[in-house]
Amino acid sequence: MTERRERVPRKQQQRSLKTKKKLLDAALEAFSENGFKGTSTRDIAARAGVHHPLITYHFRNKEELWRAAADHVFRDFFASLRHLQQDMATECPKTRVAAMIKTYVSYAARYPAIHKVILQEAGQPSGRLDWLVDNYLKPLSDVAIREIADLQDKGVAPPGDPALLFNMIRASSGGLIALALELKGSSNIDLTDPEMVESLGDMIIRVFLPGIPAREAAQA
Amino acid sequence: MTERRERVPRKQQQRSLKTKKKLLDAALEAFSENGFKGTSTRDIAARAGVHHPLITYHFRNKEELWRAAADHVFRDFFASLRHLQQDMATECPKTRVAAMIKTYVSYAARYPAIHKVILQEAGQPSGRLDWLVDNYLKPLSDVAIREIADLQDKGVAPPGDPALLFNMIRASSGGLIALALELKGSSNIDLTDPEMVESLGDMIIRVFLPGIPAREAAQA
DNA sequence: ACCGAATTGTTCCAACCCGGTCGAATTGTT
DNA sequence: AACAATTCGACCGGGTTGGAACAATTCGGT
Repeated sequence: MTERRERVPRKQQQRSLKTKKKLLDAALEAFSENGFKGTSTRDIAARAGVHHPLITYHFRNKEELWRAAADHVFRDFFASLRHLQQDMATECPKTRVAAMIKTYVSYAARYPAIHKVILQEAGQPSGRLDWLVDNYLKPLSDVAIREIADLQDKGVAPPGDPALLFNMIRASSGGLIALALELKGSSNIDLTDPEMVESLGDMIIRVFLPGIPAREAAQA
Repeated sequence: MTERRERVPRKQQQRSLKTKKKLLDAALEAFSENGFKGTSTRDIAARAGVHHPLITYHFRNKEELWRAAADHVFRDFFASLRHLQQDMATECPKTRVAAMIKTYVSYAARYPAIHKVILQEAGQPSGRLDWLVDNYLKPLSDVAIREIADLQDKGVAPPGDPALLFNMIRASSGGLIALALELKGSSNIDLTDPEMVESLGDMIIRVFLPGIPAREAAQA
C-alpha cells in the first residue's frame, strides 16, 4: 500500500512560501525601477535578503521570475476589482466607476510597480509586454471602455474616444504616482501622504466624470 | 607676431557637429528606453552608427553625455514654449494654455524621450533627477501652476490643487505617449498616427479646460 | 527518533560587457 | 604641405552576468 504513495508531495511550505513571496516583491520592485535588462538576479536576491541561487531554485530563471512577479500583482489587483464589482453591483454606473478609479489610485499608491512595470516594458517590444497585454491589459481595457462609453451616453463622462479617456485616467493615476519622486521636487506634491493620494483620486473623478447621471438628473 | 597666435582654434566642425548630434539623439533614445544604468555607451554609439570611443572624445564620459542629451531636448522644447508665449501674448488665457498643451502633446509625440527620461530617473533618487528638477521641471511647474490657477479663477479649469491638475495634464500627454506600444495592443490606439495625436490633444483640452472664460461668457 | 525530501548556503565558472585609454590613421582647414 | 581636429581600431583591467554544482541544513511525515 505505502509503495503506491510515491506521488504524495511534501508540505514544507512555511519557509519556502515566505522566501518565495519575498523574492516576488523584491523582483517587482527591482524590475519596476531598472527594467528587465537593467535588473540583476543578485540585486533582487539582495533586496529580498536571500541568496541569489534561490531564484534558480524557486523559479527556473530570471524570465520566469519576472512573469511570476507580474502575475502576482496583477492577479491580486484584478481580484480586488472583482470583489468591488460584486459589492457595487447595485450601485449606479458613475458610483461604480468612481469606486474603481479610487481602488486603482490607492492600489497604485501602495504598489507603484503595477504601473511602472508596464512603463518599463512599453519602452521597446518584448514578449513580456505581449504577455501583459494578452493576460491583463487587453481584458481590463475592454471592460473599462464599455463602462466608460456607457457613462458618456449618460452624459457623465466627456465625449470622445472612450479608449483615450480610459487611458488618460490610467496615466493620471499610475503615471502620476510613477513620477512621485519628481513631483516632490518640482511641484511640492507628496504622494506618500495618504491625504494627497485621496485628493488625487477625487480630482480624477471630478475631472473625468464631471456630469450627473441622466436618470438622477431627470428625477431632480 | 605669429607666436602670439597660439590660441586660435581650428574650424573643422561640419563632421564633428553631425556626429555630436547623432550621439545626442541616440543617447536620449537609449537612456529613455533602458535608463542610465541599463544603457551602455556601446549601445548608444551603435544606434548613432559611430564608434564608441567618440563618446569619450566629444563628451567626457557617460554621465556628461546624459546631461548633454537631456539638456538638448529640454532646451529645445523650452525654446518652442517661449516662442509660443510671444506669439500668443495677446490671446486669452484659455487659448494660450490650450496652445501650450497642444505644443507639448505634439512635441512628446515626436520625442517621447522628453517624458520617458523623466520617468526613468524618477525611479530612484539621483543627481540626474535633481538636475532635471532644478534646471527645467521646477521652473516649468512654477509658471504652469500660476497659469492654471488663473484659469481656475476664471472658471475654465476645474477646482482643486492646480499643481495636481498640471501634472495630470503632463501625465495624460507624455505619460500616455510613453505607453504607446502598450496602447496599440491593449486599446488599439495608434499614437504614431498624427490624427490620433491630434485628437488626444483635443481630448485633453476638453477634459481639463472645459469651461468658457468668464469675460467671454459675460459678453454672450 | 529518524528518514528523506525540501530548502537553503557556499562556491565557482565561463562568458560577456562595462567605461575608458591609447596611439595610429584619416580628414579637413589653413 | 603642414598641422590640428577627428575618427578608427585595438585593447585593458575589472566587474557583473545568469546559471550550475554540490554540501549543509531544515523540517514534515512516519
